[in-house]
Order: sequence, then structure tokens, then C-alpha cells
Amino acid sequence: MTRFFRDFFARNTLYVARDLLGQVLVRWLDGERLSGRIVEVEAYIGEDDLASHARFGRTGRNEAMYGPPGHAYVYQIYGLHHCLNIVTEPEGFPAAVLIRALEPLEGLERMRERRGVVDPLLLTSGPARLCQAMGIDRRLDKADMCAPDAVLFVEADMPIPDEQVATGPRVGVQGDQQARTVPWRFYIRDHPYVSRRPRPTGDVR
DNA sequence: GGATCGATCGGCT
DNA sequence: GCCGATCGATCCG
Repeated sequence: MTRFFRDFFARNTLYVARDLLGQVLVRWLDGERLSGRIVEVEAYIGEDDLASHARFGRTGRNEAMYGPPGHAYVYQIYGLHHCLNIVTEPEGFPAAVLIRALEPLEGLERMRERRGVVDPLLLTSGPARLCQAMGIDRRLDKADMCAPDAVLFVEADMPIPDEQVATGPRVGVQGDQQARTVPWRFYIRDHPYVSRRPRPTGDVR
């Protein structure tokens, strides 16, 4: 399978996000290959995006977002969970695609051990779940996902036609009306492995 | 099915 | 000192 080169990630973040759907995220962990099809993602674009970690400018945590495309941005949240992003756009512009859900393909038993659950629907449907299943933590922050010897990378697999791509507001975003409602969440329509977390209503009456 | 809440801690406005 | 791009348990209906 072909891996994506850096120029794939250097593009407009919305295109990268949409095009990542259907592709396969691969993680080599202790000599074992774990993988899953990407079925749900979100785009975080620039310092003007008030839902982005870059909204307050460059800091220690978000530094990877300002770095070269095709690298991982992994952060810890709520003191106990990790989330994986892939950095996009040319170096210097802070943007990334959050990987929100996978359909597990390879290494299910290992994922079950790591997650402590058996149901495949609970293995990698959720940004923190997939990180736990695949052993992704801050040690992989800034890892180059385009390097020949990468232990975390994306393989080109199955393009998803426009009819099967759905969009919507990003999950878990609070505050600013624009940030809450802009349709920068992309997912495969009716795919069983998309996370179903209910989102707080962004409605104003 | 939906709503609510606690866990747990690094980074920061 | 406060808060979070989450998850899982628990309670209610």
C-alpha cells in the first residue's frame, strides 16, 4: 500500500480532512501492525479558529501545529486521555486534522487488551479510544508520519465518493458561535464506526 | 435513550 | 487557580 507524501498534508486543511476519510491509519507497536480505516475527522485551522489550540498563539503544547505538515500533533486532555492530529498546511501556519474514529482492521486482539473491552465498536470509535487502542501518546508528538521508518503513518486505501461524505459541526466545541457551528467535521455517512457522541446544541433558541 | 457527573493533571488566557 | 478537541459509570424515564 502506498503512503501519502508530505505534499498531501501540505494542502488546505479541509481538503486533507475530507480526503483522509477511507484511508488507513497504521501503527507499528512492539513489532505488531495495528490499523484502522479513518471514518471521522475534524479540521482545526489557524489562530482565528477559536476552537483550535492555536487560538492563543504559539505555546509549548501546540508547537507541532506550527511545524511542517505530515507530522503528528498529540496532546493530553483531562489529565488522562490523548488525541491524535495530523499537521496540515505549509510550515508556519497552525492547522491540523483531528482523527476522531477508525474502523479497526488489523490487530484487534491487541486493541482489545489495551482497551479492556471486546466489542469492536468500542475499540477505536472516539479520539481518545483510538489512541488508547493503538498506543499513541505524547511520545509521538511531532513524530514525522511521512518518514520511511515511521511507526505511525497513513496508507492510501479507499477513496470515499462525495455522496458518502457527511459534514457537521465539530464535537465538544464550546463558546464562540462560529467555532461551534462551522461544518468542519467530516465523516462517512451511516458508517457504524463513527462516534455518536451527542453534541451540545449550538442553537440559540 | 438522554442527562449528569467524576476522573485527573499539564499547560496556561 | 482554572480549565479542557473525552470517556465511562450511573441515574432517570
